[in-house]
Amino acid sequence: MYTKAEKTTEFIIETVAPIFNKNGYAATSLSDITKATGLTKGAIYGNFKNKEELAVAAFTMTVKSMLRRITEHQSLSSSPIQKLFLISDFYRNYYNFSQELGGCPVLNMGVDAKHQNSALFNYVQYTINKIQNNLALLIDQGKELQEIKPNIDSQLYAKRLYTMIIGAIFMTHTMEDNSYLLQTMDQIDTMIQSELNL
Amino acid sequence: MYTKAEKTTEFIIETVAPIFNKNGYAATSLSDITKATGLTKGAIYGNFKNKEELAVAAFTMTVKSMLRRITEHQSLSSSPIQKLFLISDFYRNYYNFSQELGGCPVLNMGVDAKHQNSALFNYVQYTINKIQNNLALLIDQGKELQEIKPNIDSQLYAKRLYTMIIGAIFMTHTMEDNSYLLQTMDQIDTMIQSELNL
DNA sequence: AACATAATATACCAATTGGTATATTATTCG
DNA sequence: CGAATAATATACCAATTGGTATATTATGTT
Repeated sequence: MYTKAEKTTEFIIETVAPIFNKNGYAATSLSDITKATGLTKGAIYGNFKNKEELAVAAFTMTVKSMLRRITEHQSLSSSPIQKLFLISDFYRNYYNFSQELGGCPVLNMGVDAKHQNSALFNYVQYTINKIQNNLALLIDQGKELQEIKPNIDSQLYAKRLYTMIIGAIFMTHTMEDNSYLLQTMDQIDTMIQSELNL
Repeated sequence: MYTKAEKTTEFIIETVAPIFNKNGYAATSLSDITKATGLTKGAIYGNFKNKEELAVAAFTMTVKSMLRRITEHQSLSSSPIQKLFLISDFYRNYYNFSQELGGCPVLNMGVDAKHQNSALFNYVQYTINKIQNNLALLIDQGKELQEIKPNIDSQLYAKRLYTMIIGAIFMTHTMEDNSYLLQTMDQIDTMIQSELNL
């Protein structure tokens, strides 16, 4: 079982995460936090050292829950190239999913933390590398299983794919138009089919 | 000639624009503004109604100077398809250029203003539409001059191109790695060559 | 049930926030 | 040059900021 405090800590993080994600670090005040949680500053500062530590915890949680969902979705197939298609499939539903999180954490914190908070910004970079390495790994595994053309540069191709994905995420959220994500995923599927597929 | 006040107004906008662009609306305080300009609040509020009006003026200026540079660069050729190549060429140097502006205004304000300031956010959407329409127009003109395949959906293709461009801008700024922009522009050139070019 | 401790609330802090009314200084033009 | 006005500085405002010390309440253990 969890102690009272552990549950409170979790509750604070989950309540506050979409607020930080939406508004950014600086624009989220402690009164926003106390108002949303219904707790007082005493409770917040009893569970977190300061605002920054809470923001990092909230962002970490959001990213983890996002990565978990991608990983889950990939596990629907064991074939590397099919996993790539499942990733594009995942992002087809990303507008709805990320709205629940308060937006895409990678995009929002990448822009917001750049000149505000180096701890958060470093974690964004780390997360992007993780996502890209996962993509590159799938391509390499596809090559080994002779599903994917052997001459493909997996790191370069992974960068290319994630660049398109994050561009589509920005456009869909900013233009409030899901078609950017859908069309980009169509484009990515075509690329996988014609450029990667053996 | 310009009056003293007009020059001061311009001076404030130009000094403050990269600060708003870097930090976002909420994280830029009036003391940041007075410190950077060396002026007092009296001078600032003599030239602008409030912080929001100044932020909008600053963002507008930054966007206009960016759009002017793209337009200038396009004028190096009169051929629509060559203008498309010149656009990708422009974005090859965009990391340096946008760093002078304090980052890409479309990207930064698109993320920052979304939940903070609807005036700014609407202007971001308007700007993106403008850029996209320009791209679509070039494609249409290319079709008329029989430089570009007639069956291309110009609006869809313009969306596709700008999605990739803004994705590359985000990645280059966030990963602090210019290769994202360079590789995406290579990819775009290849697309123009193989998918658009007649 | 009583006690020790953990968790939360209260009340406060100095500093800063955006903004304004008024005083002072520059500028422009007759 | 001098007066009218435009532009900037000063001094202030209430509200809010992140944070803390202490008081109070809840929880778990014997």
